[in-house]
Amino acid sequence: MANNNLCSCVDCVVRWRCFNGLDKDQLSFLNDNRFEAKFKPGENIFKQGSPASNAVFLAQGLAKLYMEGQGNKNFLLSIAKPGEMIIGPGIYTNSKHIFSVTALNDVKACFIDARFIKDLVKANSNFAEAFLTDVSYGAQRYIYKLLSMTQKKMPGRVAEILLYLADKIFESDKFTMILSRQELAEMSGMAKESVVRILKDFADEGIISSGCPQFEILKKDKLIMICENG
Amino acid sequence: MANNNLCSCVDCVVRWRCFNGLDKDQLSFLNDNRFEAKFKPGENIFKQGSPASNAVFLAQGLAKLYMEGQGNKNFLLSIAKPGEMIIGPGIYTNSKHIFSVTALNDVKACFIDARFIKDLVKANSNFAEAFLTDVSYGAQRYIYKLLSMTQKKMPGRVAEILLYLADKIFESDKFTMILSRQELAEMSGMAKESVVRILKDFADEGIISSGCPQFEILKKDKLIMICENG
DNA sequence: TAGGGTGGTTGACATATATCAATATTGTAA
DNA sequence: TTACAATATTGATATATGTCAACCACCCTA
Repeated sequence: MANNNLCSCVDCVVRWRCFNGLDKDQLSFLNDNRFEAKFKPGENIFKQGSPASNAVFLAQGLAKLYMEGQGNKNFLLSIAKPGEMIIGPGIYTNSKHIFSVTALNDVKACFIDARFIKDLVKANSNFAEAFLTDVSYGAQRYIYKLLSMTQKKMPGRVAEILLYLADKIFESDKFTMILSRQELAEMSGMAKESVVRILKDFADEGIISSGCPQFEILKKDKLIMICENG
Repeated sequence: MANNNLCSCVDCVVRWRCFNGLDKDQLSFLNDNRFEAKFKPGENIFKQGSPASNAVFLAQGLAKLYMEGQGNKNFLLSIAKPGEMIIGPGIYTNSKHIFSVTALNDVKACFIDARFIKDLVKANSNFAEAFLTDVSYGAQRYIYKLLSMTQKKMPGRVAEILLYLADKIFESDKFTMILSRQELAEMSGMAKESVVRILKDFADEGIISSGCPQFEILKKDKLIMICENG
C-alpha cells in the first residue's frame, strides 16, 4: 500500500529505538504499510475499548494516555512524546485498548498494524528483547505510580508531575505547560481546585514560576524533596 | 548442577504455562539448574532493591508482592499462587527488584537464573510471545489498579480485594483469609482501622461472613455492585 | 468593541479517611 | 493453666481533600 508522505521509515529521524535493528527491506515494508495521520489538539487518536488492531507511533507532537473511569472522571497515565510507540497491553491480552489517547498539540502519528509488531516479536529475537525492555519500563512506571498515588500527599504528587514534565517530557526546567489544571488534576488523582492551590503555594514559596503558559522550576532541590518525602 | 528434589520440571504438575512449549531436553536442563527452597510464613523470598538475577517460580503456597514505601508503609501489589513465575520488570531494566516478595504460608519455590529466561526469549519465539502475554496481563492489572486506587472510595476498594481473592486466588467464594487486616489495608491503600470498619459493615449487611479465619462471600452480586460503582 | 465561552482562581463548607488511644481477642510459649 | 505478644476492634477526634458557588481573566468571534 503506497503512501504519499514526505519522509520514510528508512531514514526516519525519530525512529522507535526498537526498530533500529531492522534492515532496509523491513523498514521499507514498514514504510509501505503505515498510515500517517494528523491530529489537532484535543482530537482522539484512539479510544479506550476500541479494537487494539494498531500500534501508534508518535512522530510529532505530544499526546496524553488516559483511562476513562466512571462519571467522567479520567486518570491520566502518561504523556507520549516523539519517538514513542504507543502499544497498549491489549494487543497481547484481549485485543482491546484499555486506555484512550488524545493529542495535546499538533500531532503527526503513524498507524502500524499490530500484526507487524507481533510478527516481528516472533521473527526477530533482538526486536523481541528490545520490545520487552520497553514494556518492562512501562510496567515499572505504573508500579511506582501506584506507590506514589497511595502514599504521597497532594504536594508530593504535584511535585512529581512537574518533575516528570521537566525531566522526562521537555528535558528542561523551563517549559510550556501543555496540561490544563484539570489534566494535572487527572494525573495526580485530585480535584482541579486542589491543583490550583498547591501550584499557588509552590509559586508563593518561590519554588516555581507559573507564568501562563510558561512554566519554570526555580528551586529544583526543594521540589525533589517535596516529591520524595511529601 | 544436581539437585535432590523429588519432582522434576519435566513432569511438573504446576509448570509455568510459558514453559509448556519447551522440549524434554530444555526442561531437563532447567531442572538441573534450578534451586528449590522452602519458606515459612513471613519469610522473605526476595527483597526490593536486591539484584534481579533470578526469577522465582512458586511451586507451592502463596506469597505477597509488595513495595516498601517511606516510613514503613507498604503497598501490596498482588498475591502469587502456585504455577506463577515471579519475574520483576527489573530483569529488563536496571537489574534490581522493585518489589519484595514474602511467603504468606508454607512456600516451595524454585529459583531460576534470569539469564535462562532471557536466553529463552531470544532463542524461542513461542516462549517470547507467551512471556510477553504474561507481562502484558501484569501491566494491565497495574493500570486498572491505578484507576481503582484513585477513583474508588474505601468500600469499593475493599470489595475489589475480596473479589480478587475469591475469583483469582482461591477460585471459591469461601476461603481462608490469609491476609491480616494490616495487609488488606496495604493492598487497598488505607488504614487498618478503616478496613476493620468496612468489613464489619459488609458483615452487618449480610454481604460477607468474616469468621476468623474462614471468610465467605454471601451476596456476591451486591459486592460486585459496590466494587464497580463504589 | 461587545459579548460569550472556556479555563483559572478563590473562599466557605462538607466529608471521607487517617490518627490516636483504649480495650478486646486470639494465639502461643512457658 | 498463666502470661505475654500480636492482632483485631471500637470510639473520639483531627485533617486532608473534595465539593460547591462565585468571580475573574483571557481569547475568540462577530
